[in-house]
Amino acid sequence: MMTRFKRPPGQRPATATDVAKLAGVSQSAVSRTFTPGASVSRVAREKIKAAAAELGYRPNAIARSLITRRSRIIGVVAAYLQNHFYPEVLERLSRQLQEAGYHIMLFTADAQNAADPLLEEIIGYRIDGLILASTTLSSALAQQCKAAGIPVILFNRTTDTADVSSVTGENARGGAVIAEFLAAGGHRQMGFVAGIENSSTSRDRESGFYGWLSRHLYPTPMRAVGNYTMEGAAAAARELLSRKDRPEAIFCGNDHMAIAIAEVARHEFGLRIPEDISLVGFDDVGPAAWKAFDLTSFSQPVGTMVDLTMETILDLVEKPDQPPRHLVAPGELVVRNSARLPQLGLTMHDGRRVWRPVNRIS
Amino acid sequence: MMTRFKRPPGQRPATATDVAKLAGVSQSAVSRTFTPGASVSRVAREKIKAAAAELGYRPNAIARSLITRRSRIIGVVAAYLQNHFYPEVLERLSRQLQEAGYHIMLFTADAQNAADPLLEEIIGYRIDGLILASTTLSSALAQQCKAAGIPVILFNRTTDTADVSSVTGENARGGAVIAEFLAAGGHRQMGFVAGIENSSTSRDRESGFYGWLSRHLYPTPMRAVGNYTMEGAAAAARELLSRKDRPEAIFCGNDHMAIAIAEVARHEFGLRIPEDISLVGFDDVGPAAWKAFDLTSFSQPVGTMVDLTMETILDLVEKPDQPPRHLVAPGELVVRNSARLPQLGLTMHDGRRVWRPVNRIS
DNA sequence: TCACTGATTGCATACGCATGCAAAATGTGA
DNA sequence: TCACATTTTGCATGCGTATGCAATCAGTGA
Repeated sequence: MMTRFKRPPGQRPATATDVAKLAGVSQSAVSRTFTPGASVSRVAREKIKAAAAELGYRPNAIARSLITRRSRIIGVVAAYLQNHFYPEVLERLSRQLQEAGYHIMLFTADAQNAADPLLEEIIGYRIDGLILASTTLSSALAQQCKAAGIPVILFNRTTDTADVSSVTGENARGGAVIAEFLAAGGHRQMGFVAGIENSSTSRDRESGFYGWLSRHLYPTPMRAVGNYTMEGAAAAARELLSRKDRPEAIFCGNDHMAIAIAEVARHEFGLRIPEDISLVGFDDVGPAAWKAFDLTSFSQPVGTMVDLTMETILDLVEKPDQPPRHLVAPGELVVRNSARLPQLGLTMHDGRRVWRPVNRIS
Repeated sequence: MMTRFKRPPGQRPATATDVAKLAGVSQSAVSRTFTPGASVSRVAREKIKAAAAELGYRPNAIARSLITRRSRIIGVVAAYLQNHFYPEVLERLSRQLQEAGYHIMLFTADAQNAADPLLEEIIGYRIDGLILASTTLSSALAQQCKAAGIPVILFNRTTDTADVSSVTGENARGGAVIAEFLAAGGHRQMGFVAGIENSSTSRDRESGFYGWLSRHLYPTPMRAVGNYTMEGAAAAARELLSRKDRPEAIFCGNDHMAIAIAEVARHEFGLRIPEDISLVGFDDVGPAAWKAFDLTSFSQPVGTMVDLTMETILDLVEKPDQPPRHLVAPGELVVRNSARLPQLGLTMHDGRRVWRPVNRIS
């Protein structure tokens, strides 16, 4: 049998027991001192705090969460941080989670890396919740978490089965508004650069776009796939722009690709934007506002999306057995100068020029 | 005294004991099955794996790390993800840490938010190591971690006291090379936009730049502070460019600021780059290569820096009592077209056009 | 002063797993 | 076949903390 010795001077961080010994109290008293709302007398608390300070004691969150069954860790899965949308999301999520007393276990997934097996590990940490902000993860994973009793929320994506909560932008409506905007700008032959083809965002944006165009008897857009990467988008742009009947306007599946497409259009094809070709993006990320691009883009309100996500996930952590929510954060078409302007429908909103369909009663 | 009941059917995740009961073995056997290299017979292992699968069992990493005293979590502190440098770093770090079997606890610090108190919490998780990639954190924190026995490494910054390991780029040399490059391009009156003034990167870049210029009897550069933000840099640019004797060339403390400065120069002052003004950045982040900016920039090799960081931190985790290392990843001046080209010294290297001082024996 | 109430405190235990040790099972050679 | 070496197994314990319970303490009013 092993006997408990006085802790050797060096190495190991002080424990509650060490502090208790030094302060001449029980370990429970120490624990209560560091548990808000627990019952400790003022004098004891002072003594203990002093002893803790002397030993550099910090409660061991690992041990704590073993008992409380709360790790206060939220898993966040992000992918492809090159796309500025995600750093913006990550930064906001991080700040708000920190403010709410949670910590982030970050997990980045890239397209090639099979993400699921690694993610299983993170589940081993008994995280309190999981935010999936990656388009490339299997839906199976979300199910698995649900089965493991871990609250999950999909950020900027959905699954076919609607039983996992999600927060998205107005992908389908955005696509439709963009179609209408380009049409109002006088374009007939459109182009579309898809993102990752089996991602819900890309599919929804595409179907909104195509839907409006086909309902209004516009020619079917020319289509290429950019996979949400710059390289992919550049290739897609080359494909579309080198055609003799190249499109007059291109709806780029997101701003990240729009930038690459603008680069190719300008510097490889010598096209002026918007005189020779109109470009519209999606997300309204920071760089879209740079004068170098001045991108017209349907916004995804990162702030709102993150707020909704936080609210939902924290609620789910408290009360796990809830029906899934499917929240949609409203966006709008932020009009800059990468696409020809329509005559009607431009208004100012929150200091930004936006466009709203005019032929509807609103 | 509380008795151990059969676990209620719902809710709680299965434990090793549950699996053991189902498989008809001891809890230790289950533990060994999930511990690589432990002694379990093939038949037992099979039975246990089957039972585990049936119950959806995953070892509880929290409980495990309580015993092993290894959390397999590395804390990463990043700040200001707007600057593309950090997402690139984060993505690489994340991938490599994942491959090495570690998990990332992410912590983002913004300038205004006092980071230290929150970071203390993350120390409570008994993380195995900490990577500080934020310029705005107190040096005290690094010391504190060292005291707590947590290996720390500073990424892209150093402290005055050299007792904490660090990985940086060639800040001082880069500044000097940029000075020499601009001089070779025929410029005399330079400008400098500083980053965060008390950050080591900004200070080192500045002193390298100023040092070379003063040694070679060039006029003292005009100086403004951009705080490493776009807004700050835009304001700094306005300050410098609206002077009657505005500088012929500006060394922008990093690419992130250089982009903002280019925007202001072009769209607010109608200047052509590099005909009317030369701009040089630092970091060589992705957007620097975009044709819209085509930025000449001294590179910080993210890949190498991350490799060195990984190597160091993992080593430190294994053997904590080591003298601190101060690693410097070599960069080079990647020449594009945002600054006037010198006559001599341009060479190709790894498919990039670079510039090296010519008047030295190399 | 005493009985009684409420606030503090310590004891003992459990959280889920890893691991040293000894017992049991299996394998090996003669 | 048996004695011995080797592997496999279970037992018991501890990691550092939270918490129910009972015991103790301080505080109140008469």
